Amino acid sequence: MTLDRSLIAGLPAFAGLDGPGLDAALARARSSRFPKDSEVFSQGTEAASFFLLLAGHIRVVRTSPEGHQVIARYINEGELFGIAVAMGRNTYPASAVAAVDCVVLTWPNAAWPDLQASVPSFATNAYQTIGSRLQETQAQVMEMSTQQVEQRIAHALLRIVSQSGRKTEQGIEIDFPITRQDIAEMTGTTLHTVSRLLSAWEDEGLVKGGRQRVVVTNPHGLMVVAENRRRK
Amino acid sequence: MTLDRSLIAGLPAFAGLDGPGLDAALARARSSRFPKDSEVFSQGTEAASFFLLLAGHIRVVRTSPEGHQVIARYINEGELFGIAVAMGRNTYPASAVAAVDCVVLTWPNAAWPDLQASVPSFATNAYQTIGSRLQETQAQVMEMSTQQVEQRIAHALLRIVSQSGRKTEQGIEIDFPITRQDIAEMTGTTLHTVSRLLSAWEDEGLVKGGRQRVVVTNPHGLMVVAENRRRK
DNA sequence: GTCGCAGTTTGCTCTGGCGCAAACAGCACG
DNA sequence: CGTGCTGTTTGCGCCAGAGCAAACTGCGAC
Repeated sequence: MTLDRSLIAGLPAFAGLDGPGLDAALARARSSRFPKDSEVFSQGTEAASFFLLLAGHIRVVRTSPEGHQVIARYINEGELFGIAVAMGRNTYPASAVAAVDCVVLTWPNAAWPDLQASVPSFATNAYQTIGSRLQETQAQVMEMSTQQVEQRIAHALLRIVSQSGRKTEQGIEIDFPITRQDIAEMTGTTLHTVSRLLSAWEDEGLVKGGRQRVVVTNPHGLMVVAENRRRK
Repeated sequence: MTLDRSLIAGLPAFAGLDGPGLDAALARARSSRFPKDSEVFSQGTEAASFFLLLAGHIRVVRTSPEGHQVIARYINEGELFGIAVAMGRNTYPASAVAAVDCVVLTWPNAAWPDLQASVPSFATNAYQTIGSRLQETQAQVMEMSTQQVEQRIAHALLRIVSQSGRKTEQGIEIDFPITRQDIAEMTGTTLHTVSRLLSAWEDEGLVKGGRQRVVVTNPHGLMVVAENRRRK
C-alpha cells in the first residue's frame, strides 16, 4: 500500500521536506489502524519499530513489577512515540495503548539511520521530543515533591486540556475518554481523591464531569487553584 | 593549555577513538576546576556549552518558582552533563553545583555538530545518556506514586551507593558529602523524616551515619527494606 | 581553646489524603 | 427492557509523614 505524502506534510518531524523527500520517508513506513484499547507496543518487549501517531490519542503506561500502573503521558496527533531506537534502548520502557481508535505510521528500526541522515529535521525533532519529555518528567517529579494533590490534579487537567482540548459551548473538553482512575494514575493519587476534587470543583463551577468525560468550564479559575499553594 | 589525551581515553563517550582522534576532540575543549559548592551552570541561563566531568561529583538541582529545591541527580566521573544542545534546548533546565572540588571539560555548543560528525560514539553516548536519564526520571515518578517514603529513601541510598560508593572496612560509603536535607530533596520528603529513618536503620545495623556522611553497612538488609512494600 | 554555625536528632501535634466499604448511575449487551 | 458491568460518588476512620519546636553536636574559623 502506498501512502500519500499529504499524510505527513506539515508535521514538524518532516518540516522543510519537499514532495519527493516526503515520498522517500514514507517508502519504508507502514500505516495501520489500532482499535481503542489495543496495544501498539508492550513494555519490556523488544523494540523493533518506532511510530508516529497520525490520528487518535495514545496513552503511555508504565507498570511496576507489583502491578501498579502509572500513566507517563498522552501522545497527540503528529507526535513521534516508541522511539527507543533514538535512545539506544532495545526494549520499550512502557506500553502504548490506543485511548481511542488510532491511525499509526510504523517504521522498522532499520530505517532510523537512513531517515536521520536524509531528513535532518527528523532527527532534530526526535531528539527535541525526547528532551522535552525529560524536561516534563522532571517537572512532574518537582510537582510531586512540592505540591499538594489538589494543585497536581489541577495542573494535570490544564496540561491535558491545553494539548488535547476541544472547544465546546460549555468550555474546553478533553477529547478522548479519560476516567478518574486515569487522572489518578497521572498524578500519583487515588480515584477517590480525584472524584472528590472534581465534584468539589463542579460545585464551584470550574469543571463539569461525566462518565469518562471532563470539561473545563473555567480554565482561569482552575489555574488559580493550580497556583494557590498551601505549603511554603 | 593543551590537554592530554589520556584524560578522556577509556571514557565511553570516546570509545574506539585513536590517539589523534582524541586530540582532535580535545582541541576545542577547555579544562577547568570548580571548587566545592560553586555553580558550573545555572538554571534558566543561556546554554552556551556542554560539559564532561573528569573528577569529582556534581549535584543537578532544580528550583521551583516558589524556591523549592529538588535534586534531579548526581553526576559521576566520566559522564556528560549540561547537554542542553543535544535536546535542542537553549537554556539549562537545572543548575549544576560541585558537590566536592571538581575538574570539568567544557566545550562550546558550536563544537557539538563537529564532534557528533567526527566521533560517532560521542553522539551515541550522549543520546543514550539522555535516554537513560529519561528512563530513570520516569522510574522516579513511579516510585513516588507507588512507594512509601521508607522504600524511596532506601532505593535512593542504594542507587547512590552503587554509582558513587566507596568501599571501606565498615561498608560502602557515599564518597561525597551529602546531608539529610539532600537526601530529602532527592526523595521528595523532609530532612526530619530522613533523619528519623536513618536513625532507625542505624539501630538495626543497616547503615551508619555521620555529619554529611552515610555508610551502608548492610546493603542486602537495605534492599530488603527497599522491596518490602506495604501498599498492595 | 572556644565560639559559632551548619547539620542533626528527637518529641509532639495535626492533617491530607488513603484504604475500605457501600451505594449509585450510565452504557452495552443480550 | 432488564441485566450486568464498568465507572463514579460519598461517608468514615485512620495513619504516615509533614510541620513546628527545641536541644544537641561535630567542625571550621579565629
